[in-house]
Formats: sequence, structure tokens, C-alpha cells
Amino acid sequence: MANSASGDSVVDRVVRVMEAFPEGVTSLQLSELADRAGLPLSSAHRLVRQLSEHGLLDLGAGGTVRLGLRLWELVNRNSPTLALRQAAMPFMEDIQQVLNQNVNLAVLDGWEALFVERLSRRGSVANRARIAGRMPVHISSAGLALMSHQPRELQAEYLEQFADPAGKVSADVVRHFLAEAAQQGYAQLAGVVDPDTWGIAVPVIDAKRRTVAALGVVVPLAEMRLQALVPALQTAARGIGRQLGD
Amino acid sequence: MANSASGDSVVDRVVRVMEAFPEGVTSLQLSELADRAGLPLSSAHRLVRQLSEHGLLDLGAGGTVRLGLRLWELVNRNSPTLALRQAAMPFMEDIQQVLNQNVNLAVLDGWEALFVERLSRRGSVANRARIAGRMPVHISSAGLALMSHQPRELQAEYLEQFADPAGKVSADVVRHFLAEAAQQGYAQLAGVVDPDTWGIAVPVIDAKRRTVAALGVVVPLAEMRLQALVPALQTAARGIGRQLGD
DNA sequence: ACACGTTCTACCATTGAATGGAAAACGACC
DNA sequence: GGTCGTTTTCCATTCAATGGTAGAACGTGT
Repeated sequence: MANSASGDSVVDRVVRVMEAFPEGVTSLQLSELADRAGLPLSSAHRLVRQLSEHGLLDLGAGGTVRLGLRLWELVNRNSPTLALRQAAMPFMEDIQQVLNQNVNLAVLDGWEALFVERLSRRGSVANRARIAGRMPVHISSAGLALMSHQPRELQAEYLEQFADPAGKVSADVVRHFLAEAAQQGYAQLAGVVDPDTWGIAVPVIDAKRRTVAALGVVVPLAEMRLQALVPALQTAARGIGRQLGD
Repeated sequence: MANSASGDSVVDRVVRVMEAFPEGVTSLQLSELADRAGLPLSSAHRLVRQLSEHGLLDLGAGGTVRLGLRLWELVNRNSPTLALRQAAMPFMEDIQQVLNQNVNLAVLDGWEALFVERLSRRGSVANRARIAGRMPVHISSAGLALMSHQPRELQAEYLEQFADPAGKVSADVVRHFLAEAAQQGYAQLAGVVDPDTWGIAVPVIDAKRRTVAALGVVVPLAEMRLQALVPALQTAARGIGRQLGD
């Protein structure tokens, strides 16, 4: 028994502690946290105390552990998507005003689209919950728009390892979707999340011609009018791209 | 030379690395990061690599370090202010619709108000930059609203240590402001950030009668109409508070 | 009020993981 | 192609991290 019987470094453990919170859960009991992180209670306790001394975690009375305000602050001030979101916001508002639909912005992370910003339809209550949500590439228009504009090798690698857990889609179908999206300049997908909605997304391409994001809308099936939506999205996406120097 | 010549723990160093990014800076050179974090280059390199393997940081080609998408995701999904922001959003939208002013939501952290959510005036471009911004208690209406409703001991402790770096405000003046805010149920402050604007904020009180946030607006001096603003804010703040169970 | 179960906190001898200087690779710019 | 400022790898040294154990603080039911 010495430094880590389990053979993991301190950094590993810090990460495991921070990742131990299930989605949407903001507060955890110390013992449960130790359990979830797979750490001995005393080790978890020590780590949590250290982290909370720096404000990355918040160790309340009675062993209640939360993420620290300081961590939230730090991440929101220096977020890797900060420039993207700032550049995109005005254009997303334009789309929202003109089309009055749910607008969202996603980036590619692994084989998933990660939603980094979102505006709701006017009138409907703003739903922040879905921000920081993920969708597999092959069942989101944003994911398809992003992947269809990635370098050949990455697409090949993606298709190589592709497997649909639900078993409803084959790699060939996805290949077809990607080819179509690449050729058309936009991706569309009907009723995957909600059977009554369409998703349409276009790539956002920065000054260095890299596809850094996807701008999309989700519209009720009844209001689907590609001719109106796609040009608006493409125009906005170009506007965003122009602002992105890197 | 062994574990930390400088006498700090691994956790200390991890925190220093994450905090090394200056406000608004999303990307840092490895050597500069090492410098800012006060770490030997090889140690910084090792830490950054370990953290980036877990996605908390992102170590790009050429030693470019950013915060990781995964960290952003994690914090946004499990943020300690998640429930607060979700509860507040609809009411903040109402305020925005009815008053058409900049609306903001802040919590108390140390002796500062930390802004956790914000909606801009309709028409003006959404300014996300100020989210995660801080203002000292004594020069923000939100800060005064928050502090004026804290327990006696905390207020005493605050006034005890109070010192205005700018030297323009004395502890007695702040005491007066706090008393006034406590009695009136709202705090107002003219032209501190911008000389032509007023800030007005009211406390948000949860089901357990704790003051957990401040809801405020920033209005141009010309449009200042307390009679209209305060009741609207108070109504919204009560609505938010009612949703907060903890 | 008491006893029990649960969860948090503190302690401390043991030891292997963390450390950082030095040198090798890299890349950019004259 | 040589020089300088990086990043990256290597590896012997050693002290910080570890976690079992014990006790304190809750909370809960009887």
C-alpha cells in the first residue's frame, strides 16, 4: 500500500472525481462520490477537500459535494468555444427572428455532435437543458453536416468503426448521407429525436477553410420549407465563419 | 529533488494549470502556461498531457493548450447554478419582454457578485462576454441586493474587512446602502459601470428563506422609472424563488 | 432519552509515483 | 544550413500520496 494500489495517478483520480456527477446532478454525497469515482473513502475525502480549498469543488456541511463556482467561472471565461459562440450569437438571433424556429450550434467531438449554444422558438420557454447535450453523428443533422465536411481520412476512420447500437442504420447508409450532405452543402434528417420534426444543418467554415461548427434549426414537419431555410442558414453560417480568425 | 521541490501537492498544480488562463484567453503556449502556473517546463508538460488524455485540457500540435470540450460539457451539465438558471430563465425572458432592458442574474461568491445569466435588450446584440463576470459587492446593485439580505454575521464580517481600493467609498457608506436596500427590498446604484445607466436589483429568496441570487436590470438614466421596474422585478424574483426547492 | 446505523473526518506508518534537470527532437526564421 | 526558441522524452532520486483503522458527528427510530 503506497501511492495508489490501483495503479492510477493523482490526475486520473482528480478527473474521475470531477466526472463522477451524473448528467444534471449538481450535488453528491461524499460517500456516493467515492463510490462512483471508485476511490477509497479516505482518498476521496482528501481529494475533495484539496479541490474545494481551491474552489474547483465545493464541500458543504455534511459532506455535500458540488462543482465549485470558481470552476464554472473559469470554464465560462476561457471556454474553447467562447470565440465561436460570441461570433455566432448575433447570427443565431437573426435566424431566430426571421424563421422563428429553434436554432442550435454544435461542434464535433469524437463521433458526436456537442451542442454548444441554442436559442428557442420565440414564445416557447428557453430550454437551456439541452446545451452541452450530445448526439451521435449519424442521427443528427448537425453531426452529418459536421462530418460531411471533415477531411477524407477522418471520415474514413469514422465509417470504419461505425456501428449503430440500435442497429437501424448501416455504415453504407451513413456514407450515402454524408456524400449527399457534402454535395448539397447542407444536411437534413427527419424525425429522429422527435418523429414530428425535421433537422436541417449547414457547416460553419472558418477563415482557414476548416469546418468548425454546424448551424442548424429544428422545425415542425408541417413548417418544413427547405427553400426558405437553407439559404438563410447558409448566409448566417458564412457570416459566422467570416468572423472566425483563430 | 523529489515530489515537488516547491512544496505543493499535485492537486495544487492541477488547479494552477487550469487557472493559468487569463480572462477571455482560450489558448496558451505550453511554455507560457508553465511560466504562468509557476511550474518547471517538464512538470507542466507532464500534467498537461495527463489532463488532455482525459479531455479536461486539449493539447494541440505545437504545444497549444486549451481547456477541453469535455470540461466545458461537464461543468455545463452539472453546474451548481444549473437549477437556479433554469428556474430563472423564463422569468428573465418575461422581464426582457415587458421592460425591454438588459436583465441579469447574479450570485454571491466571496465579497463579489458573480453574474451567472444575462439577457440583452432586444435589438442590441447579445453580449455573452459578461456572463461569468464579477463585480465587487459595494459597486453593483446586484451585490448590494445580495449582501443586504445575508445573515447578520456575514454582513458584519464583510463590513469589518471592507476597504475600497479606489478609496471613494467608506465602510459607513456601504453600511448605509445595505441598510437602505434591506429596508426597501431592492438595491439601486447609479452610474458606476457606465455613468449613464442605473442598476436596480432585488433578492431572489428560496423556499428555505435563503437569499440565493439577485435579479437585476440595467437601464439608461433617461428611462429610469423605479415605480415600474421594482414591482416587476420583485414579482419575477418571487416566481423564481418559488421554484427553488434545493 | 438512548442506542444504533450511517456517514464524515482525522491519523500515520509505508512506499512507489511524482519530480525536474539535462539532453534530444523539432520547427521557424534568417 | 545554422541558430535559436520551442516542445518532448528520459530516468535516478526521494518525499508526497495512500488507505486501513479508529473515532467523531449525525440522524433516526424506538
